[in-house]
Amino acid sequence: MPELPEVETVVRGLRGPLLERTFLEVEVRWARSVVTGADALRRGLPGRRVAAIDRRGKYLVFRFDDPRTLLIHLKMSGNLLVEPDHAPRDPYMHTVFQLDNGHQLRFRDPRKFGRIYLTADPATVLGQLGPEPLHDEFSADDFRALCRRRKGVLKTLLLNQEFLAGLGNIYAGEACFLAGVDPRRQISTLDDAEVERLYHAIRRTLRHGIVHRGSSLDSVYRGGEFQNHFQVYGRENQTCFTCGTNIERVMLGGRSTCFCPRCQR
DNA sequence: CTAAAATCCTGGTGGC
DNA sequence: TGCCACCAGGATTTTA
Repeated sequence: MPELPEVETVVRGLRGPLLERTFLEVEVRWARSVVTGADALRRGLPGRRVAAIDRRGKYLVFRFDDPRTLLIHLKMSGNLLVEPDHAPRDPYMHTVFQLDNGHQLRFRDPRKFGRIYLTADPATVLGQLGPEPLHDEFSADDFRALCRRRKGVLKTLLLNQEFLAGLGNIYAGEACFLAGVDPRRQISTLDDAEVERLYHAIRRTLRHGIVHRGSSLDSVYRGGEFQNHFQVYGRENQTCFTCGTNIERVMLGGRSTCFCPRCQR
């Protein structure tokens, strides 16, 4: 589930049930998911009251009245649910955070790729991330400057979180379509007009995703409906909604990438 | 240095 | 129906 719009949707959904709540004990059933140590999490989290929940790239950021910060990355299959203590649990809820109101924050993650950090220095985890594409201060000029000092294949670069934070395979592909740019292009070959189209396409695609509460794909994430608006993702051999040409699929940086060979040049 | 491949995991799907 | 290879929203590490 987790690209920027899905993570943003999760964050917004958690604020109501979690703000002002205090964490009690933590049950860790898959220790490797806690990068900063399961024991340290079990010792350090109880008593922390949630003061703010934010997003940075694809990370959820929980702030307390305390220097320590809880970071969660959902990776491929993670989701966060707030449910009553007695609500049935399935086998994929690998970490359960007890709250002070008879509810639990449950980290459900069938593929076990998700990662949890409790650290007083979140910059060690978040510090390498590129700019937030939706920030007001992130301008077209900033994006052009970013592009001009990089090289490589466009789509691969868009997936690099140190370049720009938050895009994943779906939204990177959709943004290339909206910009009318071939994802296989070397970034150095894009002229200024193309870079500007891409800037607006990225922001529009992400905002569009958020408005629709993200994409529901397999059984992992439910709630959003942006999957009904995909122009190219997962549409190999179907016709382009714009021109009727067959959508093609290629592998770029090991990720499958769909595009319209006529609309994207 | 850079790019590709392997790795971490499990579940679902499509082909035979 | 049953088995198996392959693929999947991510990102880091290893290899070439």
